[in-house]
Amino acid sequence: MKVRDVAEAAGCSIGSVYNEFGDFDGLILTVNRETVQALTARLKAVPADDPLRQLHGLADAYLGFATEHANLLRSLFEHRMEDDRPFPEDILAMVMDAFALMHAPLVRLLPGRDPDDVALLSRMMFSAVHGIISLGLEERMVAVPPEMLRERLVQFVDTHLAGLGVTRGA
Amino acid sequence: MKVRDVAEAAGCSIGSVYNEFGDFDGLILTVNRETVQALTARLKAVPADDPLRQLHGLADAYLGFATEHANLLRSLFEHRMEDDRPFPEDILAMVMDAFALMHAPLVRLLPGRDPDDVALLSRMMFSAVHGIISLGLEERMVAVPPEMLRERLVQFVDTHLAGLGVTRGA
DNA sequence: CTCGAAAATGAACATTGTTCAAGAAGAATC
DNA sequence: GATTCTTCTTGAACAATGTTCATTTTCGAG
Repeated sequence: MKVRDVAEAAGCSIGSVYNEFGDFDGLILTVNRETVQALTARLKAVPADDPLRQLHGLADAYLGFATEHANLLRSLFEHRMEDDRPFPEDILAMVMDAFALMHAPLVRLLPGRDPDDVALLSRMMFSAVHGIISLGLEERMVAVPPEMLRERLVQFVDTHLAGLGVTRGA
Repeated sequence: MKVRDVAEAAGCSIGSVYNEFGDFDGLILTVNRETVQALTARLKAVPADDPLRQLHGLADAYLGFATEHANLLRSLFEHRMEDDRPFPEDILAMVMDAFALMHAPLVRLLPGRDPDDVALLSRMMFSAVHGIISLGLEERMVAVPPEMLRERLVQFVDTHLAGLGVTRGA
């Protein structure tokens, strides 16, 4: 993305882009905000009736979004702020909202466990799924091939839940 | 990294940097090659006696390397080639060599399984561990806090192996 | 010492984020 | 409607950085 391209696409001058977004970071962050909102909307559309099916659905929805908007997700996760400025709080809050959707079903599946432990577990599972998907879609390095990602994500979630003592269909 | 900084650090002219590395991509890729080699050396130092302990050791070694050289690993995994040129084969081969170190113990732990299945499983576990570590060290988004990464990685490997039917100590 | 090939040089160029003085547009007052 | 003040918009100019290439330097062969 280039400032000049944005200006031309918007039919205004370069300076107006700066008036609107402040600087390049502001431009990127605006895009990232929309990305989080679009992702959240997609995750919210996953049925929440059965926690296990919900987890599968969330992983699949995340995969779908990552497949269709690979560059947007990369921008969201890989962009570093200029001059070591802190990452905007409001985006962090939005991401946490989206993440709550993935946390909830795990809480239901692990009722006996310490809540702090479940919180860390869900963070870990999200990071793991994110890693599997993002590396897989890169199609380089040691990744799961994209055409197998979908079925393998189901397997991953099932295997990990089994390791946590959740028996299928329970 | 800037071409001018490299030239100054090497005590030569800008043009000489181009004579040596071709272009900016060539410069980055040279660094990435050294990164893979350093990582491989570190992973090879992990004892291979017990497969379970080896897996834990490999995850821990990866975490250590990622902690000490976060920027190098990011360059290796996030750098995109200019003009959609293909990723260099020799780096891919070096990464595969490093990956073989992680694949081997999984094969020993899952002797009955289909080799293709184990190959995909190990790719998935690597991608998962990579995701947990890279997001965790970013310290933003939904990540496992860095100070907990070490113990949580042990838990992750154990949990996933348990889900695969590997009983501890067997 | 001379010549030619090879290597090194850095000025100049292209791209891109950024600034800001000048101008245009609009709002407020008379 | 005219004047003045405020706000917004503009794009030329600047800074940083990757890239090129004619020129210069180096250096070995004859």
